[in-house]
Amino acid sequence: MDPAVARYRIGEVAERAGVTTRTLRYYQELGLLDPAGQSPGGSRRYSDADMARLLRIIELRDVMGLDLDRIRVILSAEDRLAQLREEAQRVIPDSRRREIVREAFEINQFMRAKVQEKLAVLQGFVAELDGKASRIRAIAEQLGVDLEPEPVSA
Amino acid sequence: MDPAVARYRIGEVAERAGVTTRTLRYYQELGLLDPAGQSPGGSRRYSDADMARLLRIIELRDVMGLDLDRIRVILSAEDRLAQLREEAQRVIPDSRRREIVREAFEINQFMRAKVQEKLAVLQGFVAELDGKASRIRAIAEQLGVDLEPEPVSA
DNA sequence: TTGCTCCTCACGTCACGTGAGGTGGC
DNA sequence: TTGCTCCTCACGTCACGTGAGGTGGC
Repeated sequence: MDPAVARYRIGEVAERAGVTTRTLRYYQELGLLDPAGQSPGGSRRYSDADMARLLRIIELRDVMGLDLDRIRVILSAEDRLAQLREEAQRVIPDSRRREIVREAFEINQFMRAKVQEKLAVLQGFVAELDGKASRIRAIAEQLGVDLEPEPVSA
Repeated sequence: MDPAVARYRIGEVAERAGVTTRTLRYYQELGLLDPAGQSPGGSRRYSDADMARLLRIIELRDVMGLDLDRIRVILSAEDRLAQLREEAQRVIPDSRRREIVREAFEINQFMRAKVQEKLAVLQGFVAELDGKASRIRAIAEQLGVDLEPEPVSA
């Protein structure tokens, strides 16, 4: 239940995330994702927090199309913000806190703009595909071809 | 005005599409995009049809996240369908025509499903980002930080 | 003890990036 | 003739893929 307990083996984590073990070892090599622990024999053990971080990396990679270096920057900004929330460290000077918050906000706005852009492109894409589909159906009818039952309304 | 006239130089095409000339030469090497002509001196000349094809390749690459081999398959299916529309070649037997139409429809449905998936993920992403943004704003207010004017409602 | 999973090299691949060194066209 | 753009190698890079050969854990 503790998200910091290192309980998962690399193969299990890889399968759940839809990547290979090679990818996990590569992310560790880059310092993007260090497994929380290891077995006595030296094999990697991942925690729930590691799993969540991996899914975040994959999301940023696949959905946002970012390279691993940019992902590293975003993750470390998020890490710093998360630390701010765990109020414990009042040691941080206010000027630094303000900087962290501003950075987090900037990244957030940047990402939102990019996602909106992608959404617009994809919506255009759907419309284009639907137009094509109906043209294909017209040709199919002429040829007497029976296509799939009906268009699935999503 | 003829879309088949080879009038653009590689640098012009690259800039308009937002890629490098290296990318264009690479696509030619793969047989994905052959320039319609060349200058007497041997430099590449691209037509409007080439330009459209390039934009299509980039769209499939960036928006759909497909590799160049899958893109080749999709483009050749689209090429075959376009040929069907130029009714000229009645030489093609009806069985072949039916096959082409079915293939085009299958690709269309596959792509539509993938795009819908991506749309759903991106919409979730926007919601997530907005949630984060409001949490960041709360912290900013506590710290007396002045962030950007206001959230842009899209 | 037998599988299955894990480990570390290390070379291969895809989609280009990035010069080096040289030629073409308004 | 002078820039600017184009050309062809060819090696480099990023994000892994894919064995080779060996060790660990229920």
